[in-house]
Amino acid sequence: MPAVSAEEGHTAGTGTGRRRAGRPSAAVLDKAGITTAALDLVSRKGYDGLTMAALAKQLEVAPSALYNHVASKRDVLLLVEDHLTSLVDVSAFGSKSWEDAVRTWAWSYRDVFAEHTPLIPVIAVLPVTDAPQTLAMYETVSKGFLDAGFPEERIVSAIVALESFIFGSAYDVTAPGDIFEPGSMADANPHFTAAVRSSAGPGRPADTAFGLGLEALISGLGALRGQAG
Amino acid sequence: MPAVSAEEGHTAGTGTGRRRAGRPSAAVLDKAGITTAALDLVSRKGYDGLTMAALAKQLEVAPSALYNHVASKRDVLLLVEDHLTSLVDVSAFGSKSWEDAVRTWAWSYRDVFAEHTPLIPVIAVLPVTDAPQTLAMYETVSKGFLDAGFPEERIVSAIVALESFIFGSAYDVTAPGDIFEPGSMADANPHFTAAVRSSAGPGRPADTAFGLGLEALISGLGALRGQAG
DNA sequence: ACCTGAACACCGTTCAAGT
DNA sequence: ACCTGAACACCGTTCAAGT
Repeated sequence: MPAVSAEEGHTAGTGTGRRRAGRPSAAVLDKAGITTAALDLVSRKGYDGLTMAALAKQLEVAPSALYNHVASKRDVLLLVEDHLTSLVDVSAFGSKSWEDAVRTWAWSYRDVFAEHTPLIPVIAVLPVTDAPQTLAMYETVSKGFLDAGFPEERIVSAIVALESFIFGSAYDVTAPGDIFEPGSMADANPHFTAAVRSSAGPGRPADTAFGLGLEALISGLGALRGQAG
Repeated sequence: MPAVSAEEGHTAGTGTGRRRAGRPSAAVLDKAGITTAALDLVSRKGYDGLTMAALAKQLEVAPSALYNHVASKRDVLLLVEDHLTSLVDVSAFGSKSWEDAVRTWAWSYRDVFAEHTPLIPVIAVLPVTDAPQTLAMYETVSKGFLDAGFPEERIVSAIVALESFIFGSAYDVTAPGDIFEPGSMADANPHFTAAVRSSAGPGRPADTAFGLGLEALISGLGALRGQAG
């Protein structure tokens, strides 16, 4: 795979005129360029702005040209997802304690995907075979669990449980601050209303809930270390 | 709000001919009928089949007629979501131990939304004010936590943490069975591959992971009971 | 093999006209 | 107030034609 950046792709037709029909002497598109352009588009316009037409425009090709490199829009989302996974911090596995490594990884993972929640429905059903960076992350995490004394046959379940919590929590970050404000329904729901009113603390509510759940998972799952399956 | 069922709505024009333009003597649509029709459509065709055009057809109206009752398709999804929440089993709060009540509620909640994962992105950002049944569920759960000695100011965070785990886990149920099969990448990722190969157990993998994470959360969060904030 | 350009079968939503 | 019908501004995707 040649290292063609979106920038190069963007300025491939260095001149002014448009490309005429027919196969160009050198391919103007490749997966790496499509990925970079998609990421750039998302950062500027959000996921609503990520359409095949807009992506093609950014790359200065016709929309149909994209289908020589990806089979569908979902394929584009998978390329983006796999790139983002490479940004997740797994460095603490192997250098810190298991608890600290899971903490660092989980917070980083949540932060990355909180900015990209529209990918979550895609990730959840994504076979890892199609996502090499994602697979690499699982490899590092699995080794960290194994080295910490985690029973091998429970590792996948533990990772899935943590990931489920992480993805669900990523949505919370995007929720409006007053999502739990009962408004006119307060009188009919007194216990919940009191709980909401008393729950104000320092920091973002999404961070408080994530920290609470993550520490519970770390201590609960951590208890499995050194046990047989 | 009159109790017009979708059935009645469906057969409102009992005769054969189509309705002519102009306001009908009695309204043929209302929110309850739209909700029932949407649920019926989803159960027959899935969420891909839930379009404003298909919904209108089911109700025997023009698509634009729907906009007299909902502001957007998102509004339709909120109506569906609030109905589904009323199906979640909260009955164990008040009759069983806190642990058993959370277990019953969480499994039921996950099972309901595993069949409706396209709603999850909508739910996560949904202000409770617009969803009375959802608010009623939170009221019951909050009272259960309070009665079990949970500190009031931690209740919302604990519920959010549990919900995040539940929503993330609902996606897992829909994932293909071989989602973690490393395929040709197995050799480059030996620890993860070994973990996947050894993880086969009885029951669905999604259920194993959900059970593992839920028990960790229950014991971790349960430790907060009787403490000050 | 890998582009362009035209076309297809949809979407959600708006709005004037009608009763 | 609440329906119809026509229109608008999009979507993702396919495919023949071109080099």
